Amino acid sequence: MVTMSDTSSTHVPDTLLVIDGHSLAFRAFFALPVESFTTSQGQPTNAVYGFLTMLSDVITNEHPTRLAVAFDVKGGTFRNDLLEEYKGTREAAPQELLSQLPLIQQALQALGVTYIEQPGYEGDDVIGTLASMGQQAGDRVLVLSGDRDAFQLIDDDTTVLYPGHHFKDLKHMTPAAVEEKYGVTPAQYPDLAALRGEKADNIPGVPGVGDGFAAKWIHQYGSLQGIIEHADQITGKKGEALRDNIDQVLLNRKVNALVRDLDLGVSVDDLTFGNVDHAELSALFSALQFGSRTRTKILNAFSNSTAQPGAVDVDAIADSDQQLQIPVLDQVTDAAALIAWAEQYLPAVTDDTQTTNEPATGENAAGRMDIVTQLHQQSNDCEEAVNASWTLVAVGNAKPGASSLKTIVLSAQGHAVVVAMRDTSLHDAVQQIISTHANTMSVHGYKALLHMAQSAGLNVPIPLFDTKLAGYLADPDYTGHTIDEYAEHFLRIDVPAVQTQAQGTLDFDNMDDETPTQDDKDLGLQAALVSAMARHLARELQQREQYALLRCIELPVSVVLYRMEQEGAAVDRMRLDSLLATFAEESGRMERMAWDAAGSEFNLSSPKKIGKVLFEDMGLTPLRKTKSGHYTTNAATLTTLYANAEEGSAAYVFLGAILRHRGVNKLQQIVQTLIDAINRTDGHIHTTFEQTVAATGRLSSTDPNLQNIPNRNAEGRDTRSAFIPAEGFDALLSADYSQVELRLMADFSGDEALIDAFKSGADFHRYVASLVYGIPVDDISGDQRSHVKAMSYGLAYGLSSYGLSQQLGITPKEADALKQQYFRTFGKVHEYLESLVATARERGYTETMFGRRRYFPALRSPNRMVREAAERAALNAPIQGSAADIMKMAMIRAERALRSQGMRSRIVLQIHDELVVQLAPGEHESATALVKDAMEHAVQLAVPLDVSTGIGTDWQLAQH
DNA sequence: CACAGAACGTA
DNA sequence: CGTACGTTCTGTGT
Repeated sequence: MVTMSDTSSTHVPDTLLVIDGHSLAFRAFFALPVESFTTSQGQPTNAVYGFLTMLSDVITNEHPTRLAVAFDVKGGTFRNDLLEEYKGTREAAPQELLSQLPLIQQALQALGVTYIEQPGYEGDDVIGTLASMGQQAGDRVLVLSGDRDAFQLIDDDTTVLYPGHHFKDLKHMTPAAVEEKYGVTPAQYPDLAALRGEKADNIPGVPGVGDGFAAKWIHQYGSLQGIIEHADQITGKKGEALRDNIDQVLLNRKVNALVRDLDLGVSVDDLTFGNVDHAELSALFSALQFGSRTRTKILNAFSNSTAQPGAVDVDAIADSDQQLQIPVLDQVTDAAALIAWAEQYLPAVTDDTQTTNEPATGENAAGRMDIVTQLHQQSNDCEEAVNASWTLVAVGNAKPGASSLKTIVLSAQGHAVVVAMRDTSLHDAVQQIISTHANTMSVHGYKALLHMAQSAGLNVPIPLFDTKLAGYLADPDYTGHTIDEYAEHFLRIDVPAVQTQAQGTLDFDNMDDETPTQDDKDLGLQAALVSAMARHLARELQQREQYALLRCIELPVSVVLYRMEQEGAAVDRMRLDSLLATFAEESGRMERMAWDAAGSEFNLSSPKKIGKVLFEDMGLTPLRKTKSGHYTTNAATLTTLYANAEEGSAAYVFLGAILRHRGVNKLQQIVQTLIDAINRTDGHIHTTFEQTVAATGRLSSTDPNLQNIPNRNAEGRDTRSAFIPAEGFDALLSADYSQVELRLMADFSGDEALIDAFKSGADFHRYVASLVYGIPVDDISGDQRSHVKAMSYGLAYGLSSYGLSQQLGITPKEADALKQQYFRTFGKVHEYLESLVATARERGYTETMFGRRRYFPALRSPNRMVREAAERAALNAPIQGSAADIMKMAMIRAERALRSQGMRSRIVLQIHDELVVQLAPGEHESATALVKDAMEHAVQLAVPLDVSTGIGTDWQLAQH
């Protein structure tokens, strides 16, 4: 390690590295393909990546002790005043590059690097000044720049690092190198450049004069001044051209002279670096979706080159982030051999590597701080434990109710075994290994593994680590589908390339045996990828204090979800059939009615054709268009048209029929989907709850989606009557949180008025309305209540006055007045919501009450629409996300309570703020009390968490 | 056969 | 011109 020099007595000369920020970013941007460097949110990162890795390379190779980066400032420089067309042909930097400059500056800030912008001057002038400062201080000076004007700075102690044809190849431009290439000294270089011109900067030189002739003249006459004095002696076309362009050349010379004596307000002693803000840097790297190698490379460069007081030694971190290790495939033919293999390679079983998965247990309500503290305490040593973990990969079908297990791979310490599960002779050995070693096991997608294992009769306890869940916590906006995709995203590796490379190495270690199949090799690689991701993500989670979120929330809730999916939801087939018949009949009637009115038979499901009939055939005036330019024919538009149509007219009948058809057809389709999803074996519907899809932390439901069963009107709600308790159960319980998100806002903001509103126990919206309008509760009209209610619910979405006015059918002015009055009444709520966005903009991410993060790079977008959309999402994320965290905690608590009390009642469905539980006979009251308590006391807030419950023989009847 | 867009269901 | 999802359908392009 190089120690920082003591400024009072320098023995070893310092090395000052000066960087031309814009030119380096520019070169990086055009050198690296933007397609390969873009985050999932669409933020290009190629320039950031190129810049930082180049900087790291230079630091590693050159060991500078001082460092500064110069940037151009927006707006003209003094050169524009001199030369109007200066840089005129240089294309305006593309947006994809411009958007990266702030990111580069953020990274430099986090890395503790000084960067300088000087209004009115170019980065070049700052560089010239810095170089002079370094020279005067006796430093060795390195200038990293893609601009040849920098060559004039070169002397015996000053070298320009200039990117060659390949961005990565830096040429060391010393006095000798300049003379060799151009035939002039560095001091003469500006004269040469003035004669030749600079095409990239749109600076014309003398036509027909290139480096060669320019150098020849400089030699002959000593300098540009000498050439001009003897211009009439130069013969031929070139001499003539020179005489015609003397003014231009002199101007060029004036422009390409670097200013070297700016007042930058810093001294070279200030240009230390390496005081890395690891939290900031880590957040930024995550936002940029940089992989482990990149991070390690950059961190290493900065940690090894300096020894700043307080700088963190990142060697340990870097070491733990090992490179991908391709395992050797071992052949195991019998159970004894498999057990022996496990004993040899799997980590020894210990009691203390496994942290508990009990989030805030206890009879009395645990305070939120207690839980958070507890969560964080459990983060200790996760990295170490995961580094010593082994990996299990399963291949098969994870569809609930139709699962199967084909193959499993066990891998540890550079070895792997592939076990085909078709052969059942190894089952017991596999079970034994999993049972004893689960607490040191890493997997990718525990819930899916549970489904597959279940089909083979295997029991898999909660593993130490899950890379799918961890990846979701690290970057919830990323949605990959395969292990390969996850690895490419999080490790920034090229899996096909690794695969090719692995072909030769992935072999059975015993050469006497048969060679491994391609499948075996692929599986060995899969295990290696999971293992590498586990190490990488464990470090990531530990740094962000999110490890407990994985262990205490996501992993335990995986088990609950697995059981819900495995059990499925029982349905009344007859009821579904009858609903389908009713909806189909009505749908058909409406279709004929619409066709009659239109005078032609066409596909009513085609908005295009509806638009044609309405706005072309019938001559109605379109109210609005979709963004792709088609007629809007959605329900809101058609309803307005319907209201304005003449009663009894063809258009009126047509619109009425279409609207009715749309509604009933949708219901028919939903019922049909449900019928198709009924499992042949048990008659239940097995949805899959996606645990890593919704960016806020919510679950989603697919195949089929049971979280969007109609509920808004009576007709749709009938669909819910088809959901019934399974055999052996005699009722369903529906338990839902009332106004969780609003209650969270009350707690987070600390707004006394809103807190009191919840504590009052009165009709909440009526109570709030009385505060907003300043009139007694009893005098609140229905309109007033519903307006305030809409406002309250719109809060967490960043609702605009316009949106509110649309929803309530009032003028935007009235809506705005309501909004103003609302925020006057609940001032702290307003402040809180604004602070959410402000903090997100500052830190780059939002956080839920349990530390679940979501990154919002778009908050810095120059595009207003994009930026404002990000602001609304950033406002909503911590609120929706905290509600999701709470529900997950509640599910874990409820499931555990039911089991520990020996009850048979079980959770069947989760619909964001509602749990549906099937109740066993005799457990109605007791199970309801347990579930309600688990939900109400999942966390302690400043306001009570209110849960309303209802019991019935079907889902519709259970609703209250 | 894959994809985007429109529409609409939920919290 | 309000957040977060999933599914179905059409129409278009391969």
